[in-house]
Amino acid sequence: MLMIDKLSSKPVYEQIIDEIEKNILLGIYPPESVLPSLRELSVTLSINPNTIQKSYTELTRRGIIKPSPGSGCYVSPNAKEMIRQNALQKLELIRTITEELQLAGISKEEILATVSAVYVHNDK
Amino acid sequence: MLMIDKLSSKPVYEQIIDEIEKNILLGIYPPESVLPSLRELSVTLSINPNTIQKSYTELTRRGIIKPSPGSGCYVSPNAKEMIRQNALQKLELIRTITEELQLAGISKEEILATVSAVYVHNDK
DNA sequence: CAAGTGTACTACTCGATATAGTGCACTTAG
DNA sequence: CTAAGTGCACTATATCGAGTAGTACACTTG
Repeated sequence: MLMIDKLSSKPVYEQIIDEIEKNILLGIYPPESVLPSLRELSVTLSINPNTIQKSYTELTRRGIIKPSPGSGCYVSPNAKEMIRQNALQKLELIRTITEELQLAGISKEEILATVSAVYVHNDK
Repeated sequence: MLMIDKLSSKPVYEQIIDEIEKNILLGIYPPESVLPSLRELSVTLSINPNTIQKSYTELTRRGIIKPSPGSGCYVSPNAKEMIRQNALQKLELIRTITEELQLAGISKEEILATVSAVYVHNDK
């Protein structure tokens, strides 16, 4: 089940993308399996079909899912690898923020500790 | 001189904040010194006075500058420390992105390397 | 007093987000 | 073959934040 927070500042269509990617990575949506249809998700999430379609279009552009008009949308065989490729672009964001933090006088150790803490926390 | 890119996706008022903080940290705007007036910056940067005011209001909220109606805006004595305090909140953003990267299968080492590279690069 | 300062206020444009509704071509199950 | 379901395209509308534009007021300074 996808968790969507309509009150969040994060656009709904981005939340849907994140949730679907999450389910793919967790194996809930295995490769080659069929995703919920646009209209089905629209009903269960009480979200306009066009918003769902925007999410699916973006997931298609990223090579994570493959739509088959008349049949449904299917998880790409190499979906997990494509998700990883797209995530790597976020490293650029990390780099930008790090530059700002450095300029503001934040030590490298403080940032490294923050990053490490995330992995330590979820490694148990 | 403040560098503003009106074509950037980053809001102009945020760019102004960043540039002023940068100049304060670099000592170009020393503590207790007076900043360019709203109208002066408006003319030199060809930006609406309200946009400049929005930046100054935010800088005031952060305790980085102190406005003196009728006189001008002055750099706070402890401006650098206030900038550092506000920057620390960006660590939370680092943490959020790190969690997403972890979920996408990005190794901790890749992120740590990205962060370290920024500091190495500017240490020369 | 006059000029310059920060501040407050309203009105407008613009793009992104999201909703709403309709229609079309396709695939699939009966 | 038929009907249902599918992805997809299209237009229209509403909302919100960012930014622009202009005016006015109270204050400080020379």
